Amino acid sequence: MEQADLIRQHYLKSWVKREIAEYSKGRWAALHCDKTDERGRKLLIRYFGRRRKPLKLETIEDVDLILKRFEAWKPRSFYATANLYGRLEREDDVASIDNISACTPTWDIDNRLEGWLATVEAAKEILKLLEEKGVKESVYVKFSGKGAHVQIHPYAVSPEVRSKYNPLDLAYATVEYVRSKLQPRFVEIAVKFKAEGLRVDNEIDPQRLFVCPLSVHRELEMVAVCLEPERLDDFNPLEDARLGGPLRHWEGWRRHRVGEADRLALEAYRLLGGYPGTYGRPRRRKHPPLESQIWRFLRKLEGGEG
DNA sequence: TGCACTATTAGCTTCCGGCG
DNA sequence: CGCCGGAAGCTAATAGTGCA
Repeated sequence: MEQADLIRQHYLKSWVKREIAEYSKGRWAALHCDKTDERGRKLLIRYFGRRRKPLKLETIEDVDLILKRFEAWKPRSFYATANLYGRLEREDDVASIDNISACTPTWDIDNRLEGWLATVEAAKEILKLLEEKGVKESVYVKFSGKGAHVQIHPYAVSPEVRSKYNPLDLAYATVEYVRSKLQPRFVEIAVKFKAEGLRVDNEIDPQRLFVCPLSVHRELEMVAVCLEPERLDDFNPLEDARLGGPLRHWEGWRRHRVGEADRLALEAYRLLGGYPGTYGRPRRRKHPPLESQIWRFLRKLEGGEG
């Protein structure tokens, strides 16, 4: 069957649309299309219409609407932000980190598809450390279509903690903390499996997108499926996640225990601090450079005395 | 001391590659 | 598409200099 047809068939399934919509709920969504711009890059739609409303997908009907609206551009992949937002109506709502109500700590394991065993090994290391830190029921692994994402449910950090600290900062620190602790292990794994492409990145930033469960991969003929942490060994990408083939997808990505990640998030935040960028934060107060401040001060002194 | 010119610099803007 | 981050280029403010 033609590839475009396979994609269209895939998104006809209502359970596929349901997973995409439920995952995207509260997040800023995006649609990657096969149509390319004049520079040969695939179109990524993040806003809707002239008013540039952030793309939002909350129901199966929303997914249908978007697919229809952008039909001509050949929709291919669905993404959603790591962040959940308080309000998501206008462009402003995604411009400030103050509007972030929760965030999904995500370890992005980059690797070639053929290196899946190494990807699994890296994911297991992360899961093991998370479990040692008390985070077990709110974690899942998502096969991205190539590598994998280990994600903690955004509500595993309690509302109390989320209201006290910015959720993006907490998520950033959480990912960085675990990642840096395990970095030597990742290198060992890369060597052991001869997976030179293996990398575990902290990509948490104010607008970071990750692929939605059951989305088609942006290049490969693969589907992003969620995996139960205990069953990583049972999964074989080429058998279980091929576009058009039978899909093994774990719907347990929703499960979580509120507050389970509080301790880890706070420990990480205390140790490392939050997201280092300035985007979305109030701009630093403008002041003259130190040098000229001193000169001004000296001149004032001289003027006053002489 | 006042003025015109030059040098310096922080902070913009613009471009690019990489990415989801 | 829109973003990040880095590099390069630009700009406006102002420190510094020479001269009358």
